[in-house]
Amino acid sequence: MAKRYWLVKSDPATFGLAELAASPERTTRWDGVRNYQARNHLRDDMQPGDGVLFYHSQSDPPAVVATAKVVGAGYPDPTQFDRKSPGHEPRAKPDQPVWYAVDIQLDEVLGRPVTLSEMRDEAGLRQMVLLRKGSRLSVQPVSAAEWRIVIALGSRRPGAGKGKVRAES
DNA sequence: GCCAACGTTGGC
DNA sequence: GCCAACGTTGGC
Repeated sequence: MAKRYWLVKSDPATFGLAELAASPERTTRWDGVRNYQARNHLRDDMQPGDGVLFYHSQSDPPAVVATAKVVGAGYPDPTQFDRKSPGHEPRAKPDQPVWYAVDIQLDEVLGRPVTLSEMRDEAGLRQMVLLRKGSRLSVQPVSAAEWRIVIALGSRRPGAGKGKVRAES
């Protein structure tokens, strides 16, 4: 299957880029997701090697701050079986899990954060799930074209111009 | 099956 | 802190 791209939201007050970077092997289990649409992506769609935009929500400013990669297929989220976890799921049985997780590994910290408002200004990102009104999906697909644009914006030096990425002399 | 009420997300 | 939008729950 072709490589796919994703965006995951994280609240840096809980677990952000700093925590991801400090994780063993810069890898963490992306668990605690309790939304069926996001669950389906975790369980059915995300594959090792897929690219992940790591987004800080509820932050000032909200922004994509890094890339990561999926390092394994989805598997049952163990926190659903833990009675003491806020993610505990009474309906789940070990052989009938409800929620899923994937492991992701930090790839590269962007040269600079790509902010939400900046993405809104980019014509090529107009269809991005993140930018849709009322979008709350915490694990969402990103097209290859959207990925390229965000990466290009994030690798540019600050103040290198507005609008389209262009060659410099 | 409908829909009001509720809890949560997340930008501002 | 506010509030719009969303997803889920539960009464009927």
